[in-house]
Amino acid sequence: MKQETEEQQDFVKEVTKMSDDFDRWYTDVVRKAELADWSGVRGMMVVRPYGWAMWEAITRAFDDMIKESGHENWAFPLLIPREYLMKEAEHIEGFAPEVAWVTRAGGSMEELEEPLAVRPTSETIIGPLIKRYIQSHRDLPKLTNQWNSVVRWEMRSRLFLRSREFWWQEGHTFHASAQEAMDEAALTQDYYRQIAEDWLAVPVLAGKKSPAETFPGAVYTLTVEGLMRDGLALQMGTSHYFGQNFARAYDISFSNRENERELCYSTSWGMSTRLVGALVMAHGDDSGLIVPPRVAPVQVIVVPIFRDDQGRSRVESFINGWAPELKAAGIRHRVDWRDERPGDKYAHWELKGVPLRLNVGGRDADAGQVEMVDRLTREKVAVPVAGIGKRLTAELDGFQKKLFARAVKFQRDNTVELETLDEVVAHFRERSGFVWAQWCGDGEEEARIKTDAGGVTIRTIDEKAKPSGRCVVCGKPAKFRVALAKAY
RNA sequence: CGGGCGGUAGCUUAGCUCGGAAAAGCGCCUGGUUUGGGACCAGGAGACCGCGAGUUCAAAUCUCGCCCGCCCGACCA
Repeated sequence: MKQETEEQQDFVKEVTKMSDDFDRWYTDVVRKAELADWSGVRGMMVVRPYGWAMWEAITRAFDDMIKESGHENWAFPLLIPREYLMKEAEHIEGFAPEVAWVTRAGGSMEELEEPLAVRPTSETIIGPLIKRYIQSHRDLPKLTNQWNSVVRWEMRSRLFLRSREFWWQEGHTFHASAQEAMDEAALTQDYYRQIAEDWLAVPVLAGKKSPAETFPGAVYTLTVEGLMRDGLALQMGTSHYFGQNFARAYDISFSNRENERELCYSTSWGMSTRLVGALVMAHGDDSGLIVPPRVAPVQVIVVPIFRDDQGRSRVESFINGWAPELKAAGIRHRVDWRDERPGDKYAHWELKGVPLRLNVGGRDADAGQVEMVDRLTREKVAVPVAGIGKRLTAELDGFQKKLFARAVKFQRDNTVELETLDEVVAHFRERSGFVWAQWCGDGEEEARIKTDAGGVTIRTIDEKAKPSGRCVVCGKPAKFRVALAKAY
């Protein structure tokens, strides 16, 4: 590992080494790989095309999933009247500290009679609006989603991970029965698992949040939790089951088959641009990004190598001979004709994490092949151009699998099972990662873990496990098996 | 939001203590030689020194206020 690190530093010089300072490494990579920047307005970021393209790949995948199961995209207002926001007591109590308010408007900046909240999430505006469209059980379920940005007045910011504005989707659904709403929460949780594992190649723990970590106003919250290369956990998507809490607050009701008035059961669920940060932190190395092929803006970069105009046109016509095959195979590729030396281009695209690079020079043209270099291993292999579209499709698929397998191994290597609080505290003094432990379910014991182990929280409850052991803190019979970690 | 540190060219920084013509490396532009892992030569452009006030004959430098960023903490369910 150490040796590998030292070899790699010969390749990309722009970024702080991960082992030296993970946080600085992260910021360097995000900025040097042109994913995002700060804007000059505190906590507000500029997402640049290379970063946004990854988010777009995620949004396309997720949008397809939810459309497939009958969800529809809506657009609801950015600004929420105070009166609406205040209705669900727990919800507003939870969000109050991070709400930004519009209190003045117009050329003379006149004070508004009723302040408007900039949405931190849209339950409180969708509730009172959606009820218009729900009268009968025949109008249910109402499966809505919106793609937008929200504002939360965070005190401490990090690019992608915690900014005052971020982009996300928020799904809000309304159902005629509790079971159906609970199924919806479970379904979307599994969508998030798929996005994390199948698209971003980040294995996750899927489970339920503890009461203390549950979304304000929810009956329960489901989560998927990934592990970053610094050993900290990151929430990569959440689904909330509200029961009738919001329906009660906003009087969202319908006539059932017996012509009785009944309150809806509702859910909400979201994932955000934070996932771009997750991808950086889950896969990157000392040379920069490693982007999973399925979300990579550029999957294959072609670097032509030549000496003079003659050599250039020879290589160019060689590339033109097979590049259409890549296009036909649906491979996102680019030929780097910039007037730079090949070495610069290698470093440039490695920093940007492009999965596969094809070095193509006169020798390759003669041999009817290209030199393929893998971003993960830097292995070079000769690939014949005959059937190159099919071959690269398979290589990209293999790359995606290798990346996932590597992340699975990392997660496994950084997960342990412990039995006592002393062990947990000692463990987190030395290292990080996930710790499975048993818990009695008491909030006091949970708080004890957090203080004693320095910010360690219950990331998720394993709902399938039936614990037979004792609580890691108090020694009473355990009710839950939980995953502990420090988290972003 | 508290405590500490910082902001000088696109990037990284020197200069600030002790006020007196704004510097360097990288990057960028032009021309040439080069090109299979980060080339070299020559020339050139680029900075209201974060913003605003104050002190002074004179402010990147001293003082005050504000903005932005980094680290630590609180908070973030």
